Amino acid sequence: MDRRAGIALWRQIAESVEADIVGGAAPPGSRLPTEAELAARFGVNRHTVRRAMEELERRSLVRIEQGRGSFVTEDVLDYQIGPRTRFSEIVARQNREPSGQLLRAVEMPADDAVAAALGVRRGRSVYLIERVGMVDGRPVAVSAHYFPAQRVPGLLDAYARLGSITAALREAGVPDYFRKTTRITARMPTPQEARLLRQPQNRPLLVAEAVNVDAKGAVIEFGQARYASGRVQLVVES
Amino acid sequence: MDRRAGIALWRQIAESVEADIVGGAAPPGSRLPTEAELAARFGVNRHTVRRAMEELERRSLVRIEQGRGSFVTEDVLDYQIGPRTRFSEIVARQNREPSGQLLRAVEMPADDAVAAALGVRRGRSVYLIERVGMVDGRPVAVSAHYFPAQRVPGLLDAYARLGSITAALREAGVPDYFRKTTRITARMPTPQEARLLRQPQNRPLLVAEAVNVDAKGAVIEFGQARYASGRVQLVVES
DNA sequence: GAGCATTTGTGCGTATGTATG
DNA sequence: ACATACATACGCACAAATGCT
Repeated sequence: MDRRAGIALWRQIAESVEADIVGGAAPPGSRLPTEAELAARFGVNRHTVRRAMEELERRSLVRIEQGRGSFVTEDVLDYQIGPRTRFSEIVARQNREPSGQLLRAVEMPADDAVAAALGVRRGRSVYLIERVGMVDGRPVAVSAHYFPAQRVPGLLDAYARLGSITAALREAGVPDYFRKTTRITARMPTPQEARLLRQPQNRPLLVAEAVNVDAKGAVIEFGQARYASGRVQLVVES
Repeated sequence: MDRRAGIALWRQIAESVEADIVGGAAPPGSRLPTEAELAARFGVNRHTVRRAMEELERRSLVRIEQGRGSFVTEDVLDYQIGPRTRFSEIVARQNREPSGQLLRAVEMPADDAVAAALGVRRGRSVYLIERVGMVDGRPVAVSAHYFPAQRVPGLLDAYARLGSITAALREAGVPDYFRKTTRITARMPTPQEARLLRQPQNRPLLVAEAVNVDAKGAVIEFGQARYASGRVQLVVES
């Protein structure tokens, strides 16, 4: 550290850590040394290191988690929302590897919210598929998908065989479907959601509720996706 | 409370509180009695009251805040994102009263992120307008708007006089503009943001970054809006 | 900043009612 | 009649967030 360079020490430290990150010495997702370690290495007070880390966090190069440490920011997935929003297509388009893990697939009566979204009466039978969406093996979303059972008979069996909602819908008589509206909110995760997404409980979720319709405009699916906010960015082109 | 009605106590309590809400005795935004008070009034344990309140929160009838109390949910603003996204128009269309409060309007050099979004070189002069957007007198968003100074001369003066970005842009030679892309993320608020939005620090923000272009497709504005997540819902129609 | 009161959040142990086999 | 499982309800203690002095 050069104390007479006319450049504040914290800037020099920030540049040094940034060099480690862009140079690849500190890969995305990895943990950086603790603030105390950095302070010792650079021969400065921990306050000075903190000033540098704050700058890096402001520029989204690192993510600081109280009690855990500082981590190099991972690449964020651009999740484009449009008429033909398909998880696997969106992920594949960015040269990443989509996968999924089924949580449950059941038949159940519709509660108020689901009934309103699907346009059926409360208590009518709906299929629910819950899954975790993953990119390159890392979980990025927990999603619940509701379908009017009457409209897509045998969907659950088809899904169990095919492992894809789009393919299962095709077998159940829905060759294609389109996203009509998406409503986006944010909230804190439940302990279960945090566990499934392997993220700390104090980081928020992006919640996107979508209504999908078939070619004739009939509602075919109501989906609720919860994204780990640091790993996904919803993109709207208009 | 009827302990032999065959209906769980917590359900009876939830129904009672719900009646107060839909009946108007507890208006939107008002604080409900503390859990201890309700437990005493109904002659049950606080856990039982909590079970009832959890149900009401799950149904979005109330919002529970640690250390503060429980509050009747206010109406959420549907904020529609499309090519012509204008704060005041969106609010007015829902029969609500838009207003705003200027935080600062300054000229400054572009940092990396702003320069990249506006498509200018780092360090070029940009105008920054920061404001709080309000609906019916309640803050719902803090937004920062960046403009390439060269492209919209005199914008700050015009904004100071007119109090509207759309009107100020018109005077500065941009008769109309359109939103090209929006990127949506979520994060926790800084203490300052929480204060400006008058929301607790443990509730997340919805962050929408937008690029606006003029009729010829040239980038005219880069906007970053931070919405109080409980008061706004972003809506995408496709 | 420290200290304090208020309020919600969490965990654990226990008891009871209800439905099922 | 009995065993089991599950949801309901209670009691107590402490953690965590907020707001105030």
